[in-house]
Amino acid sequence: MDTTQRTDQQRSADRRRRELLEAADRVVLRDGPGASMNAIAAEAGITKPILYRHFGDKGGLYAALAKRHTDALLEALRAALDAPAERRERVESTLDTYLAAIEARPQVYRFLMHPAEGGQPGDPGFDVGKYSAPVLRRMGEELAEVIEERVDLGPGSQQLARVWGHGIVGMMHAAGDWWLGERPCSRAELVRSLADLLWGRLAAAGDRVGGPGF
Amino acid sequence: MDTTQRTDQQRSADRRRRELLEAADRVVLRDGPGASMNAIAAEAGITKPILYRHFGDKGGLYAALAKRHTDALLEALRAALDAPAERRERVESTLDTYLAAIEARPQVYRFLMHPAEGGQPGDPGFDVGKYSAPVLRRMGEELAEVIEERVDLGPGSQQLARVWGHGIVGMMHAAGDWWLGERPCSRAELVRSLADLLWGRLAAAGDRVGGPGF
DNA sequence: ACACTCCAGTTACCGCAAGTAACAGCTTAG
DNA sequence: CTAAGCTGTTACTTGCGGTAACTGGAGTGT
Repeated sequence: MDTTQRTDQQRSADRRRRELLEAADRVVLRDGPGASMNAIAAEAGITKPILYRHFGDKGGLYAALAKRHTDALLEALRAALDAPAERRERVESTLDTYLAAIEARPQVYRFLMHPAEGGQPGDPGFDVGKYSAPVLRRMGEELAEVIEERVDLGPGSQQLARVWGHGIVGMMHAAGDWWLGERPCSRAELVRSLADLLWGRLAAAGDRVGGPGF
Repeated sequence: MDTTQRTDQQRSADRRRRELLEAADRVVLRDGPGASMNAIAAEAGITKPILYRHFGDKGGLYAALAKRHTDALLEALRAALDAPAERRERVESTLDTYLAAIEARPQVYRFLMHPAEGGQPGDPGFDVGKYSAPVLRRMGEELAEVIEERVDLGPGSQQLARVWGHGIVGMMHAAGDWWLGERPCSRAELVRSLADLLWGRLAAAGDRVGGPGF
């Protein structure tokens, strides 16, 4: 008896929560990450305290929002990562998936990674520093697991895989961030360049001779 | 006439500026990056408006502070990068320099990269998103220059070097960040692992057979 | 039918930090 | 002696995050 009631209530609460998140999403994507709680509440057609009842504080709202997008991204990445293909191909397709995602929805990306970018001066925006790191961490751990699971690294493989997981994710992230800002080349070229880096082309390349200053 | 006067004034203004930056540094390192302008002013023995006269706004103060540390770090990295040694050795020593720096002064590091970490909830902290990216960008560009200058990459070398510069910096940064948080291994091991990654060990490793689920 | 309890929702407020205006003293030039 | 031009102050505004306390309506027990 109470259970069904509670379920009903919880259902409606969950629906509400989803609506609120979607409203927040819209506002954040429109106004940039500096969107105020008031603005988000207004977009949802309600007022601040309700947001606080649902999400505790601004961090909670942000975390929920970030989780949505992060989960979606991670799912896409997992698909590319787990494909039954040669390793280089998997690596390239994972890189490409990530870059395609940030290319397709740069607003979302900037919100997740560089939250305080669109606001007016003095606009603190979300305390995203606390949440953007977890996004990258999750990706790094995930990648580490896949590496450890599928690549034979000999002794100490677990630690090595984790280092590599986080390192590769960071490489992808930083290169993608730079690329998104400057667009110096096509996505495919970027993917190839990064894969080449991971494939040891740096080690294989020769020293340059007769450079300037020598 | 006016010039000498101006020079004098500018000199004293510069000294003042440096004092203020040092005070800000102390406060930020003590109270975390959520330090308020009031607190910084108090530490410097003055009041807010003076800070604003010198730095315009909080972002200006932060930028100046970040520049100090970034310049110092970049100088150290340049030394390692320009050393007359084998490439692998240079890479390892650069990685180690960076990691040693963030290990020695994690507060500074966290301030530069994850500013909103130490504050109370609701404490907006510096809008560091706007400044931490430039730090990494500068490192990436710098590294790209060195790569382009010293490594023979064939056609398209300039773009490739830039991709790699930003990618490697991102790898270093993300791995360092994770490592600083969890300390899963010694610095030397981390350096070795990352260098191994850059040296193509990922490509060279064999597929793992008989993993779980297969 | 009536009181009682929930609960979404509201208004009105607090605290606090960024940033600014207006004023006060000191030093120096004319 | 006065007029700039400093550095420094106090006291304020604005705007955000967050909360307390009230309001109105939907279901429920008697």
